Amino acid sequence: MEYDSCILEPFEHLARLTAEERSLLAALEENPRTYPPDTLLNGSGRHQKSFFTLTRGWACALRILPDGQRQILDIYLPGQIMGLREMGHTQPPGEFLALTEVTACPFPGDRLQEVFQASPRLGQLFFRILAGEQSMLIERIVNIGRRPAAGRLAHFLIEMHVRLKFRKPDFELPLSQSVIGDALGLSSVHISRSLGQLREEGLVRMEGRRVQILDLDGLAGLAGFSRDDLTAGAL
Amino acid sequence: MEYDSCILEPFEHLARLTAEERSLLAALEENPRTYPPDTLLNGSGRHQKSFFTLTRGWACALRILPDGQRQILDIYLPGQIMGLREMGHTQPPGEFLALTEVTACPFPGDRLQEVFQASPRLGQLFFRILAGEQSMLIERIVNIGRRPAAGRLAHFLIEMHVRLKFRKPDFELPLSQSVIGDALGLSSVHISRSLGQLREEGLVRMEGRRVQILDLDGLAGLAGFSRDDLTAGAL
DNA sequence: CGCCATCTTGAGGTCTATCAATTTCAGTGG
DNA sequence: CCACTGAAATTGATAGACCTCAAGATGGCG
Repeated sequence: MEYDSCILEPFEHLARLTAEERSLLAALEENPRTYPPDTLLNGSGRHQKSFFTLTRGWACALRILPDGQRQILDIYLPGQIMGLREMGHTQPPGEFLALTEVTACPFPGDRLQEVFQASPRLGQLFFRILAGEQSMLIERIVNIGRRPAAGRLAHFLIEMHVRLKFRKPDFELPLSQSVIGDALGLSSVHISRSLGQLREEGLVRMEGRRVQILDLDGLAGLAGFSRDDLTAGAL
Repeated sequence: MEYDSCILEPFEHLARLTAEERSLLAALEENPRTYPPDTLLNGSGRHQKSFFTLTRGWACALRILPDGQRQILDIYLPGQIMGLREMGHTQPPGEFLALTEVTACPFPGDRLQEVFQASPRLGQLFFRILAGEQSMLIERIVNIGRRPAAGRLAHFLIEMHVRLKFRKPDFELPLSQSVIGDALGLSSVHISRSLGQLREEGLVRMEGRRVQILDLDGLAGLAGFSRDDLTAGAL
């Protein structure tokens, strides 16, 4: 269980950091806590708005509608900061749910302000990271708004594949079909059917929670973009 | 036709600006151009990535899928900056479409970098503005993912009403039903039917492109949030 | 007055949700 | 080692939401 500074990774990916910048960022993950799967993360009890850096496991932001439906807004992987978009907003804090066992480090919003003060350049990097997240949200809107179920799934699988850095054609996807459905605006039953369809067409293979991509181009075609778009759009 | 510094407004709304900060921002809208309705805005011909400040009229960001479908990603009102999320990204620039006749000021991405350098505090404000936009995108994902057509429309009308600052219960909405459909992931035909439904239920009245909200609470109920959520979530 | 885009309305078909029954599978205790 | 359990996944049947196609109605504008 290494709690190595995951948070640095996305920043290092954008620019070379000074020692001071690193320690500023590292300070954000000095309070690791472990949460079991299916837990709502709220900042150490008090109702004050709280942010989290995620250092291990999968989590998501979600919204629950009055009629009980869920919409998952965002899926977080280690290294991401949860709550960035609430900076300087008085709105009710978003809800975060641990999808697996998770290690996350809560910190108060003021801390971010301090970082911004101390290092304007880090502020710029935060801006770019937020902009990157926004691009992902845009993709998700296109996906949910204009693609049929199979296409949505194809797009979702590819997005996950890309976000996991193309490691290998197969990867662990610790998400129930119900969670995937709530992320894509579909019912869990229909996820099952659509996955079956992708399997029949020989595009993916799934055993348990492992996904194996057999035909990336086929998936991309279903999702409605070319292989070029893939390499361009990293996290 | 006053091209008054619309861009300052959202910033002034967040913090008191110094004279220097104002002139930095104002420099972003020193190159006004007029575009007729239905024009694609691309930065003065060259393929270089370009941003725009919008000073008059309505515009949107959109994506066109390989099969010809459109998804409108964002609707811009005067004072907004178009393209913020592309900062520091190498992706293909987004497409912007003038929905009415429009006055917009293109400027190169480097200019933003300069602003960030010159005033870290402005950088923070940009960050908060981007965070606010992200909140709107989140709402849109919930809307498209989990609400039936009538609810989506209700939500959309309320969002517009709020963004137009609650001026009056009626306002100008210079959008064709086809545009609304492409923003909500619905067909234009279904927009027509759903609007008819809202009318029959006495929630709104529409003549031409004027919208009159007759029952805000009723609309909010359909959209699935309470009146409280309304006052909280401003632009 | 006539033209064109936009909106409306109808009919039929497709996609997805819902409900419910069954199967799978990992975890648990006998 | 095997039966028991509960969550998750699969499968079938039906209903509902939305789309598409196509034919009128409406309304601004030349």
